[in-house]
Amino acid sequence: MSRYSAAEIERNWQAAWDQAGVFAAKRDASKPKYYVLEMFPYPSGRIHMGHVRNYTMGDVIARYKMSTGHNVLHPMGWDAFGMPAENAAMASGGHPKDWTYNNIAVMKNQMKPLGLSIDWSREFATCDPEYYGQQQALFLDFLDKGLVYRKNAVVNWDPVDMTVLANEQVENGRGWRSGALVERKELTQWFFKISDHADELLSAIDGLDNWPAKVKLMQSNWIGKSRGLEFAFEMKNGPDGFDDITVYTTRPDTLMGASFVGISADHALARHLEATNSEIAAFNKECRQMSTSEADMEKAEKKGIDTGLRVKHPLNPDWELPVWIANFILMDYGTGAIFACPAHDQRDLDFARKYDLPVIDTFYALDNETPVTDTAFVPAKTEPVKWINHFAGLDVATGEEAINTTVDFAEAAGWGKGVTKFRLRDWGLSRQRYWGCPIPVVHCDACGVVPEKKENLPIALPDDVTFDMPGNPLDRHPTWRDCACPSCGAPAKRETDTMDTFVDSSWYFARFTAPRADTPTNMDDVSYWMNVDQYIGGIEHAILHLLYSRFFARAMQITGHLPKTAIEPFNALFTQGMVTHAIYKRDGDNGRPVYYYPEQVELRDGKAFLIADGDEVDIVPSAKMSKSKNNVVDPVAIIDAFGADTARWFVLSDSPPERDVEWTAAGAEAAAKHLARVHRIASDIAQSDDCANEHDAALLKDMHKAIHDVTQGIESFGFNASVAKLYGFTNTLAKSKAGTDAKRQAARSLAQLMSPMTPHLAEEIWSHLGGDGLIVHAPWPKADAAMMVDDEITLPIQINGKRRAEITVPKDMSKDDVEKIALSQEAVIRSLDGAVPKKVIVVPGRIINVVV
RNA sequence: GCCCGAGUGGCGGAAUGGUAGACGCAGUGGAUUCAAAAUCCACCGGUAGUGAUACCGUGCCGGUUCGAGUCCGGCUUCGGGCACCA
Repeated sequence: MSRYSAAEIERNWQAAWDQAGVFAAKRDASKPKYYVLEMFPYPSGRIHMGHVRNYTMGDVIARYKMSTGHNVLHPMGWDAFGMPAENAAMASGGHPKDWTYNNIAVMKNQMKPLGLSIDWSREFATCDPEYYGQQQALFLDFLDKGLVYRKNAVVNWDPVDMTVLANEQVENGRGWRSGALVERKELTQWFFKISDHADELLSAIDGLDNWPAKVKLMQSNWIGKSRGLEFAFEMKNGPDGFDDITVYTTRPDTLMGASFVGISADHALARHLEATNSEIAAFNKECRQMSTSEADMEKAEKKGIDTGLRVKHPLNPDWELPVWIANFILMDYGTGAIFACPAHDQRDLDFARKYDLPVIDTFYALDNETPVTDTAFVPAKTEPVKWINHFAGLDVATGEEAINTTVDFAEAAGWGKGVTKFRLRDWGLSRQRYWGCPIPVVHCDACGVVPEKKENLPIALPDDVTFDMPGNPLDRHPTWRDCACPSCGAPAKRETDTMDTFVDSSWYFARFTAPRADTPTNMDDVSYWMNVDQYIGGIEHAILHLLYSRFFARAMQITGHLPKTAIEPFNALFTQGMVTHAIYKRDGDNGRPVYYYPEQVELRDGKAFLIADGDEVDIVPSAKMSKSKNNVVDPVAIIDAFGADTARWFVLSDSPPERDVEWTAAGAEAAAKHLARVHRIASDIAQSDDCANEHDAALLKDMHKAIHDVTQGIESFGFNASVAKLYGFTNTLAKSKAGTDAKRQAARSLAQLMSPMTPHLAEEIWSHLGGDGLIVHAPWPKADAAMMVDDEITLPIQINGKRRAEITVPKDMSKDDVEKIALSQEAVIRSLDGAVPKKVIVVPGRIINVVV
């Protein structure tokens, strides 16, 4: 073995793996299967360190599972539809298709040198007609089973560009390109009936044992099952046809604190009133000019308008409440109408104070009967409170108890009914854009909306489109829309909306099991490979992507594309953190910051200086890597300088995988130095010839401990812990005076333990130390528990919880003996200073605490 | 605004309720060298002290416990999501 040359070693071993076809996955009934999947990338143009980290983690799992006798599937593809391709076409000409496929080619070239154990023969992009044609087939089957329907929904409309805007394209209520005030526009759109499955999607979360608790909690809250009361307020002076207003509330127990009834600007009553009342019309118009995003709506100033209408309180016909239209009430949730209880809801209170509406306390804290002034009293529903004048006779009760009592009371009295509702809304999939999967339906004057015939799939996107005009190019294409009605054969028009890109990513994991099948899935393959045993991706996908995929698995099962066993497609989920890097900046002349690249900057004593002029620049530590901030570290440069193993080793070390990791140049150099050291140590061992001796046993004991600890680290996604153990074991091996045979054995184990992380270096060492075949085929080493036992242990001694001494005793010494020895320690006697121990706590194998 | 996380030395971080700071980086001192690079060895939270040692210390305030970075309550800062970014 010569000097460590990463480039040479990596080239050679990648060729060896290719030649042996190590990573091509085939069904094999003789082995347990294991499906590892990292969330596939959007082809933005270049890979970044976040990708390297994500795929390296998946690769560690994949390679580890291979060596523990599993038949591993580890595929890769491209989430290739979406807005950036169209934006690029608008900004700099060109075609979204060319832009996308070029990016894929570049990124694949950047990924290949990483030496990932990917079965590239299964690669596809979601913009391949072969893929989205099968997606269209799925859509037709969903339509057939009633899982898709059409209804009206609002979109952000840019009245100047005459185009639909995504939420991220709305800045402060204005279109990002035109700057025009955004309007809401109602369009007929396609929806998946995910709400039909809300209850089941919620209850099934319990069974997701290997998902992070936080993700399960987020999904539960998102689905938002609530039990509440639906009832009507009788109108006193309502217009014709509006005899009452039906409201839904999750806090019916606060009905005696009702201050006013609020309705959405899109409520039927509000729409009726605007025809004859110009003030209301103006207010409703203003409400409809807000962006559709919930965050924007919630952050907007709370406003309302009194309709002049009055309703009767259901428990007291003499009690009148005003009806207001308010901009914070959503038409999509409940009935689009609420009653407000300002004393126990901060938003209602702010609104009541602004418009001088009554604030009526309905309960007090047990120890404080101060009426609410400007902070609403909102205790946890599980906290007992004292009720004031409760109509069902409650005195002290929790919110939960009061809600149930009230629902029962209202049902018995006949003026309301208990209703279970979900926050989860149906999934709108229509997009008025070109670069997506066309929705395969036809609009016929005679037959209405008609599904396309499956034999006509794929309905492919036309290539001859331009992006020099706003709006959807499919809409203005001269011929693409024209077709024959699949039902009557008369001339008809295609649907020009395409699908939400979340549809593409909601079933790609199933397609990987048979990527070239002429149906969406192949039952034999999908039954063998599903579920995904380990799914890895960013926490930003905790809700939408993962919930939609769970819904799709159910819908695909209903339509016969997935077996029942795959209804929860991801057995285990891991969410990894981002890769961050310091930002170097200065305030520019115009007040805007100027950003510098890491290579423009020299670091000294924790300060940064611009190389060009030697003056200091500001450092912003740990910022998310972003092109506009010039703090993106290109993995290609790192691989060129140090090799793939170094990049892989670095992204796995230091930070726990679920947390963000800070990329530092010094850290990368340190990783490279360590790998060179391992290579040097292995070379020395390969050339040594020392006899077996009394140091062998200690080395082998450490080897077994290392095997145990590193294995546990990998199994528990504690890759940083595994790396730390490998550093420790490397140091032990370097210093050991054991004989050559023991050292060779230890070094081969070291290579194996490193092989999931730095596979090229591991193969190199393995081949030089007499390893059998490729290390990628070698069975994972087993730790021998008998070899790891320590005879003695060191116990700290605390006095009143403060560490004062320690003792080393035989592992299995009795508690009494341990106590005796501890109390006789000189340091203990000195610390006690004559005081008599009240109690001595001996936790075997852990600690001794003397209480005085 | 609402939902979900995270906060520990100069830095990244470790720690089944049981010795806070493993391991790594940076730094300091030394060995080797004509010299340097590379490598190897030692030290490395703060304050006081020659030292043994003592006190302080895991974002802030409070609580539970023999014992809290870890559990509970309240805050604060930062990050993720909020349904058309992916």
